[in-house]
Amino acid sequence: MALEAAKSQYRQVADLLREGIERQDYAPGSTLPAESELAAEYGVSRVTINRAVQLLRGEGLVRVLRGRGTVVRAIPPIRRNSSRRYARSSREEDGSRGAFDFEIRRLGLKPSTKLAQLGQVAPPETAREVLGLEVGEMVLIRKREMFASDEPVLLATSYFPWGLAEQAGVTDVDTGPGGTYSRLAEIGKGPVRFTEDVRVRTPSAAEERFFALSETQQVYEIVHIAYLEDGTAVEYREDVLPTYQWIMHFEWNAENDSEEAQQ
Amino acid sequence: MALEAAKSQYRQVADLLREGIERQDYAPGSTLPAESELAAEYGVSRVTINRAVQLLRGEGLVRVLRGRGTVVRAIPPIRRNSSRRYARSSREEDGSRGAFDFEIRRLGLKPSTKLAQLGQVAPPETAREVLGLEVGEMVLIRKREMFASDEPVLLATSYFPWGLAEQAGVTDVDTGPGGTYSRLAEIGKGPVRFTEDVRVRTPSAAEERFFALSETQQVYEIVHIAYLEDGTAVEYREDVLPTYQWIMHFEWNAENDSEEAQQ
DNA sequence: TCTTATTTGTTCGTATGTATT
DNA sequence: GAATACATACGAACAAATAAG
Repeated sequence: MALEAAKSQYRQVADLLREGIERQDYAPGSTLPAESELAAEYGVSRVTINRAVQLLRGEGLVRVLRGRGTVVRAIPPIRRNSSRRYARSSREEDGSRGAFDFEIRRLGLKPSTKLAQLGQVAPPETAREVLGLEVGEMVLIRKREMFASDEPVLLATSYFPWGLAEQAGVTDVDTGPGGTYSRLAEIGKGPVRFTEDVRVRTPSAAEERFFALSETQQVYEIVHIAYLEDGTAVEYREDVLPTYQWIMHFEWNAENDSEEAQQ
Repeated sequence: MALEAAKSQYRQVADLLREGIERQDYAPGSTLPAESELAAEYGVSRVTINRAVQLLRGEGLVRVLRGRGTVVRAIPPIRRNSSRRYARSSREEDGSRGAFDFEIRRLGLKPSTKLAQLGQVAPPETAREVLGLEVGEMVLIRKREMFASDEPVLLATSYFPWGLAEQAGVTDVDTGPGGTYSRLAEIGKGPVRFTEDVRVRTPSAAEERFFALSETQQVYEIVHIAYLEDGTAVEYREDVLPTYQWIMHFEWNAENDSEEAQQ
């Protein structure tokens, strides 16, 4: 298998493997040949193969399991419609338990959620300010790990003012049909306006483990804030999602000239 | 300089360099010590140093110039307010030539734009479908390279139906105050609704060169579509932006239940 | 549980190539 | 052309995680 010049060898190997995956020579879920075998096949050193595989990892095409091998990823990109996922119809459809459930089911995948933390805590500084709370006031924290057909796809950490959460009855494990926003709406505190800040960064150590990412992969960090009519924030949330797994979709109207710029 | 176990050496070196940059020991715009020097300092091989620097590259903290050295980046993250940047007030403020101008000036940086392509072409398939054109119908393509204080920050490729572009008088190099959307508005074709699809991918070879990226860095690809009241699309645009340089901001209202889901 | 084979992760020394000054 | 600095590649070795027995 002769490699040409012009491009570095590890890049050429990455290109070949990528094509193989796209052509389904290496089917989703299957294991690539061992690095030593690939090295022999392409006539390069194993270090070069390893570097090529790192590239594919960074692109999210494979997941590497030390001691076992390199596996081709199976889950297709998930489309997140930010502008619509909080609409009541999306959240309550089919008895879904909120926006995420709806989103994953729509793709024919099995959504599941693990509640990693639920309780009363002091909020982080940024959340406290956004929620308009005094120093010392407590919040409800809800931290969830979310899966699509058992693949980890989303980490969500929500903060609600404690008093509001109690009043709405969302301090419980199960928030009922339509999720928290439906409970808030029932007490006249349904959010009507949302903002999201999207940035991309390298994962923390904990996120690397949870998503089985390499340090060359990146994650979206989305700060989601829900507002009432009067401008009060009722939820501060941080979502973390691997970039290779998600497409973000937004929609909005052009009539925003009159409102003050929230910078 | 003793490195501990537990974490790999190249990661520890990356951590130390990252701290040095954050602490401004290595100031923005300055050059890091040569890899051979760092290798001597930390008591590791140059290959290990090189690998650490690759990580920093991937995070966008440094830009590497072969033969010259490794330079600390200077431009801070730019915040793109998608929901407001197309408002007339944002585009026409201070005689700006559109949303990008406004955005960069606001940060105290110098915006500049180079028109890379302007003319009549056959549209790519996706653009043709979105714009509702027959096969064979032509479009105006406008490809722009955009800079903040001479750093490349954005590649934008727009497609407009040719007839519309002529009518609005935007086939020219200069589209006048407020940019294209202001000209469209003048003929009663001002867009009132926008969608953006945001995804993250590895850069193409051309994008790598333009932005001086390594292959471990990633870019946002944003597909922006502008609609009229009646649902007709008047612009199909693809923006490409390095992820480390931008934060995306979106805002929207919750009243979208009644509209049909555009999937 | 221990052992062994397999597979990926990391590191080194060394060498050569390429771009810049 | 010479010196400098980063990019790539190899062979070898050992570490760490997993699987099979």
